[in-house]
Amino acid sequence: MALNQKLYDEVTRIFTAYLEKKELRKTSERYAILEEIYSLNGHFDVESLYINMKNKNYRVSRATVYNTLDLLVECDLVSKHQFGKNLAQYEKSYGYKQHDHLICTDCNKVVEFCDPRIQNIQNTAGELLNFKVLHHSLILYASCKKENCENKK
Amino acid sequence: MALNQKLYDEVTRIFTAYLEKKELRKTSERYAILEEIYSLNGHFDVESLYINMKNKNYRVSRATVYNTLDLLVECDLVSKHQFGKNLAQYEKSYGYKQHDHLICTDCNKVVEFCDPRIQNIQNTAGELLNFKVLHHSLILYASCKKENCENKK
DNA sequence: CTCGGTGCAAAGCTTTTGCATCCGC
DNA sequence: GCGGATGCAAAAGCTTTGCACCGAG
Repeated sequence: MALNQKLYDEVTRIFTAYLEKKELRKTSERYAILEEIYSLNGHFDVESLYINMKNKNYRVSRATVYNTLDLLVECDLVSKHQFGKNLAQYEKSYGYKQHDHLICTDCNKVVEFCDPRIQNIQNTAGELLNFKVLHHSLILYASCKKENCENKK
Repeated sequence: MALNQKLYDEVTRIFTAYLEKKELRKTSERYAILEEIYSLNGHFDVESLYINMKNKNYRVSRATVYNTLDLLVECDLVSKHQFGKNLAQYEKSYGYKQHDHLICTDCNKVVEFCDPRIQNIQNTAGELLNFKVLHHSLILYASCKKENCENKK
């Protein structure tokens, strides 16, 4: 597994600091899940992460996976997405540049893109409504014009 | 019930045209659900719409509500949202100006706001990635600075 | 030693599906 | 009358919960 050790050390440090601040226990399961997530690329759902770990003979339960994911989302090491379905998708977020998602309505493929202007919208709305915007979710639903997707919807 | 008759005539016309184009049947249930939705204000979920209609002695099933909502979303009379939970929220969309949502992380209150600049982002991303963007979902997660919300999370 | 965290399985909730019946066309 | 649409209930799928046991502090 091509695991960037420096990145893993950094996220581990952040997670540890978070657990200590919240006075939560540093269990081996929590670190195992964090490590597994940072060894994955792209989006994943709870079930595939769970199966993935089971296959590697980790002794974890779905309940712990859900619990730990909540913690990781809370400390910004993982982000959670609801791409229109009832299946939450997650992705590691530390060290990644801010990005949003475009979903192909033909084949459900997810494409990432960046646009700094979303920041302006976020700031304007926050000021106007007197809220402190913490994060956002922007999803564009689009159809590929060409046959560059499988159109297998 | 303060139902705007002119608006209802208009959406009925659109729905009928859609059903005819798709060669789907014009059942009384479909029109009853459309009427009920356009008599509601704000967001609603499937269960509350179903209960609402049951209380008015309509004979409808959840399955039909789900089926009809899909059709209404398809013809742009209703929009569907996934506000981070596993409960789809819907709202009537005809005659409404485009808007997005800000969700208070303290009390889960949903606030609507408009920002035309989102259009630019949509256009840019579409051109860049060579997709035809059909619609989007922008959600800002924010905490109210003051006590202007119940903080009851 | 304490009690928070875990594994496991059962329960909960939203959504989908199967099937007999109904009704638009 | 045919075949799509519906109602009902059962099933499916994701997530949460209850409980006994484990292990971090």
